[in-house]
Amino acid sequence: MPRLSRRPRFERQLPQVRRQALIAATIECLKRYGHDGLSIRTISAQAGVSVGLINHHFPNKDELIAAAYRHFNAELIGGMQAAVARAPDSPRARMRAFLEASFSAPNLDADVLAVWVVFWGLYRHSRPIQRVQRETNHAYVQLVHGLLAELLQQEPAPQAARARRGSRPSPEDLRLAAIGFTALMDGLWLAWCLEPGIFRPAEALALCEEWIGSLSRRP
Amino acid sequence: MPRLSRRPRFERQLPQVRRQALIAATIECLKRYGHDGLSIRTISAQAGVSVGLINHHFPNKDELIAAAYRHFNAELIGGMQAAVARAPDSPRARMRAFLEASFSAPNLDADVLAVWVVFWGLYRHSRPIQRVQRETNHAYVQLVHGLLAELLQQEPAPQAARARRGSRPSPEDLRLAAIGFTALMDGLWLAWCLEPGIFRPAEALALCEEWIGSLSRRP
DNA sequence: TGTGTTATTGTACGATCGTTCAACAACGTC
DNA sequence: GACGTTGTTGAACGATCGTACAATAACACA
Repeated sequence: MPRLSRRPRFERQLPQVRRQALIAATIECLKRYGHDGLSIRTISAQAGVSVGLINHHFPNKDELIAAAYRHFNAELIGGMQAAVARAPDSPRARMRAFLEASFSAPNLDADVLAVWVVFWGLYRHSRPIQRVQRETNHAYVQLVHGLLAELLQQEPAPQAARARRGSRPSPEDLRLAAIGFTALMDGLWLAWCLEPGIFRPAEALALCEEWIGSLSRRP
Repeated sequence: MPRLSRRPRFERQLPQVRRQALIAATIECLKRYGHDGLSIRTISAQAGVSVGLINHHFPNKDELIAAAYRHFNAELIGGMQAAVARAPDSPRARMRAFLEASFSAPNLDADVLAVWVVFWGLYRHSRPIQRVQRETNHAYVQLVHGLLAELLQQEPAPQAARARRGSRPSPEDLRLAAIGFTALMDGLWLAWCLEPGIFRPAEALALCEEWIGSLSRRP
């Protein structure tokens, strides 16, 4: 029996294209329904495909979720690196660009936090998620550490502090500074996403810069 | 047909006792299996009771989870309040007791983080969880804010800073200080739970106290 | 010792889960 | 226009989910 309609019932896509669409649908479902959104039927409905297609492009559900986690991580880190690359070529400007990117859209978003939180909840019991985390986290740590290092080593510090001791912080100081700085940033980001009304993004940015400044003022 | 064994097949418990046992089993399952541990059968097995008992003591699964969340919150806040109450009666000692409680067992624990993360993941889509959060969070915020306020208002600040301006920070300064302080603390706690090898709890404590100290040194 | 209350059991039900797989059909190639 | 490749469909499977409910039995009390 011949088909009456001209319209094909579905469109074939290159595997690479379809995989990206499924990953995007997964993240969208996470934003909308949280952990409960991570079902094959919910995701395939969101992507507008049949239930069977996911297992054609991914070996199983866990690998799809891990791929979504990788994409999510890559987007974040890529955006940060791009923001820093666009900034004027001074340590201070680069750090400011990084902070501005951290405390503005698309990163500063309750939806984004909701997605992160579900991924974190899976981390302990999903090998694929652990693998992705191990592979992607390094670039972010490197970026933050580098920004902080160049800022603390090159910035013209207040004369008093500069005169009091050597101009370069010890590696030990730098390590603790990086730990405290990332903690403050992550904490502020988290707090804003949980309750956006409490403070303005600009205030978070100011707190971070002030903290960096206080590193040079230490007794 | 008479029973042959003397041992009763089960022990009746007061509803209040059984409810507590079910709540404890829920948290234990969360620690062991993450979000997947939140199934009626897993929890009832952990508690050593039949599947039907949960719905005798709780109207449904969501309410059991919310009760577990309430218990988890109350334990944390209660422990903090007790630690502060045990401390010598000086703002500095009270703050130190609070920080020591924050950065030691039982709070500083990857298991504890794993439980928190699952609860956070449920927050957006579970009314009962939202209700508990609204009811319990206030006490914690009050505690932190109070500790910081008495410390910044009463502590004998370095003479230089004290001489430069009035001794009491403005309410606006206090507000931002509390935001930054809790963010730093939460961020450090999070970072340690994720990768305990990176720094020692004492270093986190020192970073927090140093940050507080820097509040008095601001230009 | 008998009786009433109710905490507890365990089966059953319908829904939904992840995955499999045979059949179908879109589309590049000849 | 016929053919081959393969992206895609959708029914089916067994497992597990949360909940309901009638039957059971533990224990307090008369």
